[in-house]
Amino acid sequence: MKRVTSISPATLPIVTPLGKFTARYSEKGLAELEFPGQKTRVALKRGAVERVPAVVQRWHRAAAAALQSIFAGRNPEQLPPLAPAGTPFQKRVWKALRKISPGKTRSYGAIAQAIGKPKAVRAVGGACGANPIPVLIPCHRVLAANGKLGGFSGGLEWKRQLLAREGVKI
DNA sequence: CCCACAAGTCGCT
DNA sequence: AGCGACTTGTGGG
Repeated sequence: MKRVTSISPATLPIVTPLGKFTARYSEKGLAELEFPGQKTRVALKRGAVERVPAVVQRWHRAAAAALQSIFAGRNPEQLPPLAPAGTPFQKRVWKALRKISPGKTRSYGAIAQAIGKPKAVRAVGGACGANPIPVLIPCHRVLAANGKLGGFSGGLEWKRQLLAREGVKI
């Protein structure tokens, strides 16, 4: 997956009970969300949050609230606009993922069928791995057909934890 | 353009 | 449980 590293208007932290996430916003909305403990995080200087555009601050509040909701196992009432960069195929997959509500799971094969490419099962896995906005785009709710976890780019522990918070037993 | 790989799945042993 | 065949999108050479 090739992605252009453009200058984002804002990179902001989201502090949660599970750690400090990092959100990156483009002009169009939330572009990336990083799990706590990633090396690429950017330290913010004091007062930096106040200098980002008002619209981004609004998105950021929505993103933070949405994260909290999901960690509590609930469906977020409101989401910021999601603007992940990806290929057309990946975007189709990500769109399909968003239809899985908290506490539910789907198989990679089911997602492949949902986007009209029933044989592209493996490619769906690839697209999940390339998901720039984990949690909000719930790639953690996709399991292998045999009910096992499959993989997770943020580490399988995260996948387990997220599912547990939604009341899913493996 | 060709090649290797991947967060899969199914069938067979 | 293990193994191979099959498949498709993606990135590197």
